Amino acid sequence: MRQKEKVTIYDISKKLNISAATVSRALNDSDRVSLKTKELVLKTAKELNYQQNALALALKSGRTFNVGVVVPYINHTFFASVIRGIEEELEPKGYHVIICQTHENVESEAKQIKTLLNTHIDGIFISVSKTTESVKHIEEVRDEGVPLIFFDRKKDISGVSSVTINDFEGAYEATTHLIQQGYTNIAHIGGDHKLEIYKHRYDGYIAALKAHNLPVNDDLLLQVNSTVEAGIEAVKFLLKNNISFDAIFSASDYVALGGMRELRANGFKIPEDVGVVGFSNEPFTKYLERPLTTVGQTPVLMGQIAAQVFLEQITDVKKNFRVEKKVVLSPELYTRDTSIKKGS
Amino acid sequence: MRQKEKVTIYDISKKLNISAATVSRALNDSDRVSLKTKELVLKTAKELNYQQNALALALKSGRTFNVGVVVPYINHTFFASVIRGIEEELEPKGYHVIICQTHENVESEAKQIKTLLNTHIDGIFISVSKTTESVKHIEEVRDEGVPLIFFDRKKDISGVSSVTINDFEGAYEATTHLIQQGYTNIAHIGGDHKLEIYKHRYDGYIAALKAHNLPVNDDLLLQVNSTVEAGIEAVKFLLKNNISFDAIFSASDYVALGGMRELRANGFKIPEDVGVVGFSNEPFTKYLERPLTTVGQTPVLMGQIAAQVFLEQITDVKKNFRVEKKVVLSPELYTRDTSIKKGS
DNA sequence: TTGTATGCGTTATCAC
DNA sequence: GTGATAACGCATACAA
Repeated sequence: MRQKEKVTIYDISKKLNISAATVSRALNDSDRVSLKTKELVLKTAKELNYQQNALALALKSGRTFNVGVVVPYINHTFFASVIRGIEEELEPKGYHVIICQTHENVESEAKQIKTLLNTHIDGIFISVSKTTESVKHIEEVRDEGVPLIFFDRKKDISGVSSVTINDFEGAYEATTHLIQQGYTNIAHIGGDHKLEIYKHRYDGYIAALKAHNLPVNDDLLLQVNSTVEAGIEAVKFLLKNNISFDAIFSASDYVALGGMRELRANGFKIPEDVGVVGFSNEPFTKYLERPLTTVGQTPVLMGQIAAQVFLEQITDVKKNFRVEKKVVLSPELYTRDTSIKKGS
Repeated sequence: MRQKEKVTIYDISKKLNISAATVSRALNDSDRVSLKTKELVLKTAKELNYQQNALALALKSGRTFNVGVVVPYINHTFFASVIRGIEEELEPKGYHVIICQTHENVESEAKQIKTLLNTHIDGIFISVSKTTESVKHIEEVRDEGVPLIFFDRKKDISGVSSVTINDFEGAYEATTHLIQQGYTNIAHIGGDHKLEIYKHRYDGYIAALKAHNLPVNDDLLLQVNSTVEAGIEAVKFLLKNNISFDAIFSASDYVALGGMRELRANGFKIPEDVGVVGFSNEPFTKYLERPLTTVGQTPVLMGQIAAQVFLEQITDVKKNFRVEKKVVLSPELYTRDTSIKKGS
């Protein structure tokens, strides 16, 4: 039951009475080794069940074939799906994914990045936390020459690539859809504008209103956290203050869900009295008794593309130049029950 | 923008005109070094922004402070939450978590484990795939002396610890709850018995019926995959064959959801005509317009405990003995709307 | 208390 | 084509 002996290239070299260097060359398919010894080495390597020691290789080469992914929470479907996309793309290439969560906390984020750098990861994928304002800890990654890719929640740092979705477009489409369904008094319950994504969703909402000659009413603009409870509170607030509205475009599915609860509790019918559109296409949205219209972000695809950008980047680094690549994915509107005005 | 020079203990030793060995000792707080030089070393280490090279340490010590987690899918809430629990417990101790998903595929599982072992992880946490029958690849982990911990979906392998929930108890309680609500003709839509968890849930259901002197009707026993679609099909099957039932205990929330859809589509009222209980307490269950009664598995706690078992195990290994620890957590029944018979 | 030498497993740079 | 040797950065047995 004790540790099995690890077989090294020396074991092979001894058995074959050749040098370890030759074994190494044979294993790496160098052309400076005879076909005969190459075959011999490969054969005995298999016999002895030789496994290359990744650690020694990493120490020597500086590459670990590990990448780090830093997200606010790993058990949020969106982030878990992005990670899955990254993993699917990178695993066939021999990479491992190390995940870190920040709990929306900058200090934690900085610490995670530091230890990741110390572990000599080959690259970092990050979706910044809500509280991240200073980006010193992120710039350090770039300055150390470690490939860095933002996804979804990015910061503007020169020389860093990113993969995001077009939040403006998503919001614009969602709002336009509500307008086309006949809703004219649309509230927007968004998130903190410190995060670009929420700012862009807000902008898209405003642009859609203006494009359709609808007035912008400040009373209909709220910024809340992305939780069911916040959604309940937001609608309570609107109702309490007698602010009239016939639709809600929410920047979060959770908020939309909470909002719908509160609306129903107050006798409003959805979508007859109030239309509702969320954002993210969280899995639960389509399972609701009255499925929620929402904007999908193709998170798995986002992860896959982020991984591809990373792979391009490491070959670029070898060529000694750095490109800043900004990929913007198109969101997709899932039109479901909560926004279809009957008879329209 | 190029790679920053990494500072090593040699840089410190040169600057201080002492040997690298002394620096190493000072950094490791050895008592075989004078307080004066210790302070000096620590000071210059900070000045030079010295970072220990984890790779070299790993090569030397054999410990990487990385652990692997192998799950069927990382973007399933249950598994993501377990991972989060593991991560929360291990991160403060300096460990990193490497995640791998098998997509319910044994071959993939074997491959993932193999590469994990090759990366010299310090331990492996695993929830086996649905298709895992032979456990050779898992026994190899144990045989290599790498700490191994099963969680949720385990296999019986001697010398391996596990953290699971008491599925029998969860199913027993769920079924008993339905009986107490007045349902007497309870169908059980379960999963493949190759996975212990589904077998145990089945056993718990049967035991509850017998304990309350209710007959076991084979027509009411189905085994399906854990998807919404499978739930729809299952109920369709029951209805088509005129098999009467007044409640469903499902081993999966997804199946329960699909089942409810189909029931409503056929004019059945829930919970008046048919009571429904699911399993897992997936996040969406409580957001449904009519929240679903379900059995919660405390996944975060499961992860935390698995991590604790791991930590115990590595200290045990040092002491040169191995304990097999089986932790069984108690599930929790979340009684919600779908199983409360009106007026009872 | 400190320094020297060696090894962890590999690969790259020399020689031959 | 092949072999000897150094180096990656660290920790430790042994000397001093």
